[in-house]
Amino acid sequence: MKSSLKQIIQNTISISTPELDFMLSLFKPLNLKKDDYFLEFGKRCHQVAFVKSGMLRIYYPNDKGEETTCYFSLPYEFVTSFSSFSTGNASIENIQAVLPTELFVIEKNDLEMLYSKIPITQEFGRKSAENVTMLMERRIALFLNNSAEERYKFILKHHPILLQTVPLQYLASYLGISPQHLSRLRKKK
Amino acid sequence: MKSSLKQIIQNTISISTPELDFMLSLFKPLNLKKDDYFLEFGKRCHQVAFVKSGMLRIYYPNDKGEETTCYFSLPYEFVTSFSSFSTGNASIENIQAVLPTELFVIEKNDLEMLYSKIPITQEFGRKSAENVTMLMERRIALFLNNSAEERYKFILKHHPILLQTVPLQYLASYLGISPQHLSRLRKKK
DNA sequence: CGTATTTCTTAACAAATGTTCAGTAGAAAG
DNA sequence: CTTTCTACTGAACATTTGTTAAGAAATACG
Repeated sequence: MKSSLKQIIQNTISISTPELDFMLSLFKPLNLKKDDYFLEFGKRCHQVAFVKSGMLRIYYPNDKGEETTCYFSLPYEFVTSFSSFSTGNASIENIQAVLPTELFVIEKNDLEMLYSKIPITQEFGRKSAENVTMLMERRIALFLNNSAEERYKFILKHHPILLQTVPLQYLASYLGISPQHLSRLRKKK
Repeated sequence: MKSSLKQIIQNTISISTPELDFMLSLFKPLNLKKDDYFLEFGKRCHQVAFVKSGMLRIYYPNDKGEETTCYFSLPYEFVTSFSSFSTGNASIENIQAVLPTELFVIEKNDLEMLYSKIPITQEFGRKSAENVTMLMERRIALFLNNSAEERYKFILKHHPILLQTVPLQYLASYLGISPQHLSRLRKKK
């Protein structure tokens, strides 16, 4: 049931079976229906979620009153509001299920307890954060080196699942272009 | 001498004085002249640097044969090639001093030794990575919500030091626009 | 100091993308 | 089933940005 999470932990750090079981026991299942929120703007984020299945969308209102889609969280990724989770401030972003989504959720308290009780798990936290950093580096590179059309084609090639499941307007804001232009690009090929 | 680094560590984690001193002793000073490399494309990155003063530029050749400037590292930030450092693969990026730059450098070996000997330092590694993640989130948001001109004005307002010290062509690639267009924007106001 | 080389600027034009608005299709609500 | 609303499409036009090419300015180098 938590085998996907278990495997990822085992692939990342060396940890004894009882310690691993204890770690896993701190993650509670949470099932979201389509459009349910994992986190709402203005609330404090005190959880980290592991996506077992489905998809989450991280977005926030921007200066112009539109929604900016920052990221889509796919299965086997961790998701939280980094800024809210680490600072304790109110979240400036929403995290919402795009599809029916199964999560395993750990509370901040439990995570900190875990870190102090089993120090090796800090390594897992650190490596996970480093992983996210690498993903973001790639996303930045996509903007630095590619036009809107090239970014669209990249998604088409590498994450076609997004095009199939995500409303076009969300995808446009994820690509940093207008919905009309995305519609135009989509028709073109 | 290492007071800036010392302070940042103390502000981030609770660590005893002897442990802190030990941690600090692992960082070796390294002074780079303008245009010296901290890391060259194709070499393995087995160090993390703390920028005491000066500025580093992280860049790589892109598909089109140009240079893409991924990031400028300012004083009091940590810098490494995340992908190379964590995977052990050859680096796909260059890290070069834009100005005379003073670094404190720690070797991967020493860092891993530190992590295992003083587990609390893992927390420092994790929080530092989370910090970088937040910086990157903001950089992505800048691309999602702002035109080239708005991005330029943002830098003008928040990091004017870059405009004063960095060659225009590097800045253009950092903003994801052509040097000609940056020149045009700069004249405009 | 003069020359070569690189970087920056400028302008004209081309291409990409945004904006506005109208229409259509499909989903949700009654 | 009909109505309403929302999301998507399409086209015309405006604006932004890229490209090309030439010249000016700055820098490196003998």
